[in-house]
Amino acid sequence: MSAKRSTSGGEGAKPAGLTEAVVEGIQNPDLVQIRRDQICDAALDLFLEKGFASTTIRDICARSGVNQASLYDYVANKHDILRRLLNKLWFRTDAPTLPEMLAARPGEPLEAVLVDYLRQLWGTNRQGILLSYRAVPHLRDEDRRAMHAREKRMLGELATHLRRLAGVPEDDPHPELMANLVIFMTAFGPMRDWLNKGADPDVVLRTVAFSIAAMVERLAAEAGAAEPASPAAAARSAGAPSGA
Amino acid sequence: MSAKRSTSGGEGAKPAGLTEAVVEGIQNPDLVQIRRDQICDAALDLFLEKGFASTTIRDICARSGVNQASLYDYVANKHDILRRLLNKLWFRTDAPTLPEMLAARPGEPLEAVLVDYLRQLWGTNRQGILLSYRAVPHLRDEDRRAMHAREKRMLGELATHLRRLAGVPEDDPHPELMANLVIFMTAFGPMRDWLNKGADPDVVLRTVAFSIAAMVERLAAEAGAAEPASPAAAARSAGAPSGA
DNA sequence: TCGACAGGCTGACGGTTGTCAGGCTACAGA
DNA sequence: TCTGTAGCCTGACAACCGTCAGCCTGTCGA
Repeated sequence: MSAKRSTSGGEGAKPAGLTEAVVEGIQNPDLVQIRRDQICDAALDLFLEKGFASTTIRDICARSGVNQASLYDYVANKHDILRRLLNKLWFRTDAPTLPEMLAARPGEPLEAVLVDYLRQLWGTNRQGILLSYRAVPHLRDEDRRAMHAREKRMLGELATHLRRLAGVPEDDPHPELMANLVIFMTAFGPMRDWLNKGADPDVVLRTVAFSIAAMVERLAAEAGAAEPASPAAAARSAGAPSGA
Repeated sequence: MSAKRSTSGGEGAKPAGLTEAVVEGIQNPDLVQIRRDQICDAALDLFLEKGFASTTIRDICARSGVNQASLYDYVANKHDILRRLLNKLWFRTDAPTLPEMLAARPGEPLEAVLVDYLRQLWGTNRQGILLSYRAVPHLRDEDRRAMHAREKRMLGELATHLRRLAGVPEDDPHPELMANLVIFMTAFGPMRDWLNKGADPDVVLRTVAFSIAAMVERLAAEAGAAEPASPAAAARSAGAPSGA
């Protein structure tokens, strides 16, 4: 063929993920899938090990066994690899988000749902969590906006659930804040596991679920105790001595 | 002088921090200090903006106003800049750690101490927190070990406090786990503040203190309620349906 | 046996990186 | 005015980066 390898920034595949470049040149779709997986698997390990910027195409080729020139038959460039990884790991559609899981199991205790959610998340997607936190600074603006949009949407949904669970009024800002904190805490396991070495992973996960439930329960308790109830008020009445 | 610029990996200055390279060549110690601060200030902004690996010496020179060749009169290399930054921001001795603050204010409610701790930490050292989380993958093994050692020590001290506050027995592993979680949560403000845009920083901080206090209180409550009390037991009795 | 062709590979490109040798400037003391 | 010298800067280096044109190899139908 005349133009063996042609790359364009055309339409991506995923509905809500990052736009993957279209790379033409190899005909066999199965082969393309196999090689892309090879490349992405190797790249993921390396990105987490050395960071995105310090990982070179040569590193990825060495680990994946794909030739340096051939690599460009399967992915457009280094950023494209990162985008595909995030689409696979962070925009995954095969696992429910926390708000989705809460919506699907109404009435069940928060803690039980959390335990199942964390078991699924930490069991199958540790690397995705780490990547999503570490790779953001290296994304192109457009991609970063897409990730932030998804995060904001999920946060809003979770806040709605928490507001209902804690029974606080519509104008109380704490559910939003706490939703953010909860999502942050769901990254705890993968991000700090080197400090939990030797601990049973299931105990770690239950402790986080336990802690989140405790937070929400106390928010509910404060809301139930008449009007001046809020974390700020609680802190004040706890006797914080320092000035505002 | 014959050897105008000589660098050696000799003894560093800080007692417990990372070993800074000794760079000789400039005589005036005040000037050395001024230029080093210039360099480190510029580098910190850039490291947080673009990441360590993507920041070039030329970037740092452009922003700091220090000449590219002169820079090597004041710091040994790029890694040395990172080390000096971490010594200033993460191994700082001018501010108490959380366990130190708890030890200095015994009997005071956890939540009140947390509010003051977070106010000090998030008020003066946001960048230090971010840097310490993002820069670890780029550290030399020896430096990473030093950071991990400090983290482990602080974790142990905090776990002791939590164990006392919650009144759980010596062999219960939850205080260690929860100490790790608490330290993680003290990074929440700086790490997720783009999602709290518009929220009062003081409310954010109080909400985190409130949440941590709730966790510890519930741990205490479970411990007080006879023997089978533990987050794991609580989760089990909460009716988690999925298998172990 | 032979060509067509899909896919792999060699080797090289222009650009950027961290680093620094050695020349330059400005000023203090004689 | 001359000279020594502390600190600054020009210009360059070797190595490495992402990327790819164009050639090579192996396979398969005719």
